[in-house]
Amino acid sequence: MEYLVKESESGNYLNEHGIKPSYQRIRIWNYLINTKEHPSVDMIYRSLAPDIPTLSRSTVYNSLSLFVERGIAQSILIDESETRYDADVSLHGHFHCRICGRVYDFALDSSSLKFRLPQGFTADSTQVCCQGICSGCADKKSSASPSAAR
Amino acid sequence: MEYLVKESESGNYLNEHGIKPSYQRIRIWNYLINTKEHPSVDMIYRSLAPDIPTLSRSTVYNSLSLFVERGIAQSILIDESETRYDADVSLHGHFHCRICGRVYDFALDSSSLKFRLPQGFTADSTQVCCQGICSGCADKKSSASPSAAR
DNA sequence: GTATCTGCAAAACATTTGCAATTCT
DNA sequence: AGAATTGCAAATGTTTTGCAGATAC
Repeated sequence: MEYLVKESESGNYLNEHGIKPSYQRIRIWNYLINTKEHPSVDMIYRSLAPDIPTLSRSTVYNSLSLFVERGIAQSILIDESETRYDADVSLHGHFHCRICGRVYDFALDSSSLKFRLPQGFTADSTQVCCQGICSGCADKKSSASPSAAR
Repeated sequence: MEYLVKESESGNYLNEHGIKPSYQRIRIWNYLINTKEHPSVDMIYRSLAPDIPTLSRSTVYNSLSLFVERGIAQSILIDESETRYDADVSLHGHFHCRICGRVYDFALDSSSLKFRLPQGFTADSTQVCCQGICSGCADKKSSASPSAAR
């Protein structure tokens, strides 16, 4: 994988958020920011384990929980079977493709959400999740059986 | 619990959606539509089991999966630990209270969601989930320690 | 009587926890 | 040395699966 962010920068970033930048945490953090796949604990573990043979899943769980706690990542509710994570904590929507399973981001500014919570309710986080079929999978479907009305 | 919907009506409703209305399915369905608590499998099981001693969790899982498959219920992604279900499949938002754990509905018409998916993406379902503190818990907090700035 | 549905037990996963070994300063 | 972090193994909790018995038509 091509790294877009240097490890030293990640170390500083973690430090700034009160997280001691251990080797494992830096690697996990870098994986999270350099991928757009909104990975699960297991995806991260399986990607890094060949390279860090002693890595354990607990460490991945611990690190991600810490990132969420310090507000530099969010856990996203999109997959019923396992929790997935996102280093982008700004307001944006998620689209989960029912065919390929990929999770895509889409723009979502506060003016596009015009609902009102009941009186006295205060929200600290809002997630918008769509389920459907992504453009890539829609293309494959139509080219595989151009005339079939599936 | 006070039943708001008759069992015979539920049986017809299930039938209309291609679900054979067994005794267990009717009871599970009635529980789901007569409660506003967005229950989990376990909440349903524990509520019905005293009354239907032979009921098993598998049956609750099976029935709910069937309801979702036939489009008369939806599983809602709000709780990280267990899946919760809702018999209201119309567009509406969910609010999950971090303190009491209750899930509330709130109105959400299509005009209040003004975002655009990427080109070629089609969504068949959209969920809006907020996390925060409900009015009841906010009241308790402020009355318990009126001057404390927690 | 046959097909479907149910219930139990076991299996399969995801996640958490306790603790000992390791690492960092 | 002392504090924090890591890794393993066991525990926990949710969900799925296989199958035998029960039920419905």
